[in-house]
Amino acid sequence: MNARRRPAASSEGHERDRKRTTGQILEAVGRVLAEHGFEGLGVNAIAREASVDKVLVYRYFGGLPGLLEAFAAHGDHWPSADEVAGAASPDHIVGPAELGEGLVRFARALRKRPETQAILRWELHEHNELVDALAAARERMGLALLERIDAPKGLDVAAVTSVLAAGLTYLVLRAKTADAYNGIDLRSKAGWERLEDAVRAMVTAVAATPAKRGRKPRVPHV
Amino acid sequence: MNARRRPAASSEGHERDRKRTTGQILEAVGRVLAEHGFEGLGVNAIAREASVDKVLVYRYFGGLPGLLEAFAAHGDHWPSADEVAGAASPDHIVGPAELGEGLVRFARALRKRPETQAILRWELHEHNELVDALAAARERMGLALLERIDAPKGLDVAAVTSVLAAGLTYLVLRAKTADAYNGIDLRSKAGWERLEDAVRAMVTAVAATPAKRGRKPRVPHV
DNA sequence: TTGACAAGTCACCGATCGGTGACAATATGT
DNA sequence: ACATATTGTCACCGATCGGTGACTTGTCAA
Repeated sequence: MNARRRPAASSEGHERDRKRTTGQILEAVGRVLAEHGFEGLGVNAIAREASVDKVLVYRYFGGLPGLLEAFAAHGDHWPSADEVAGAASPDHIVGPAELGEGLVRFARALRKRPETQAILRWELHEHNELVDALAAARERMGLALLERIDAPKGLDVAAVTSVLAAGLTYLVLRAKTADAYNGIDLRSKAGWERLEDAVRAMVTAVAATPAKRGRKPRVPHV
Repeated sequence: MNARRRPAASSEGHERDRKRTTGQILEAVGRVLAEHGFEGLGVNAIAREASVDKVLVYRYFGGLPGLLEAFAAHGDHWPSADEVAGAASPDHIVGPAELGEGLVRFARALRKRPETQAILRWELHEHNELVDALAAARERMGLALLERIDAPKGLDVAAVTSVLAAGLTYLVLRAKTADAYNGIDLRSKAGWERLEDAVRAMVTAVAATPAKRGRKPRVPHV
């Protein structure tokens, strides 16, 4: 047991300002998430990124779960309803064309949010309260948007929208680690325009085609 | 520096059989991957799962990368071309109906392969030689299947197929950690039948609809 | 002025990770 | 029978992780 002093150095930028420090920590969470994903999301890494001692994370947020809870409650982690709805007024019932554009806007918004992408990847791996809360909020928003869609009867709009939104989500996530998918360039504007056109084509085609009602799968289940 | 003996115990099941041991290790990789994902994929965990000393991993495979390479070369980690092509003969050019059924078969095959799902999740996070090799093999197979599709001209089959396959992939991966997506039950047979019907409907509709050629996006890029 | 409390710094703990060197026990060829 | 290489076991290393206790210093009210 020997020396243990020298906290020192108030000459450097480290002022004592709790608000500022907590803000730095919260921002650091987003940065670590975007750069290293959830696997790198530890107290040490966050504190290092925030240029702050890790003990402050425990003092101010009570630990990593509390910090992430605050992070979730704090930020803008999902394309807003307005962002995907576009110019359509909140009460307007939209048709197939607007649905296609909404999906396109959704994909574009998602492509701009690396933090949100990290959260989505996280959701594919783990099952904890934080991730579930974020997913539940999203689920509610998706359902609210779905109700505004004017569906040709006999068409399962929820299923169609889900497959397309899921596809766009997957391709956005995949673009980080892959150049192409099925020969489509995920890094170029041209590649994304092909995908967007495909989505538009499918939405308008399926809305225009008289629904052949057949609920039974054509291939027997195993 | 003191005692260090007692390797002992040849009375237990531990026979000295290299083939058997390497086989145990390779199987353990798949089990760890399926149960704990790639994050839990370490030498310690694999050796523990295989009931084998970890030093054997270094001796027989030269370390974790070598082991994973052997694992990739060894197993059946992807739905085979025949499995997604179904009854269609290898040289047969398929139309829209068979394309829809192929996608459905693809989703069903993927749902049965937790190891493959773990690899796909892994691909969304990391970028290393092993994962790239697996992805490249898949990409080649996907392109080969794509070439067998008879496309109405003006329709971007690759883009349509990509969005749908990506959507099914995402929903399969999501089913592990979520109960529902946009209100669709990802754990029930009924939910998946809805999704399969949606895919079939989109494929047939988009193939039947006269293609309106418009390559420019309807919403200006930002 | 002074004393209490919050803000910030540092050292250390136990657990686990990937990786290695030293050892014992068996099988095999001569 | 004996030497040798292979199979398997164990102890240990350094690094990093989450987490905590002990410390100093600034701030502000009494």
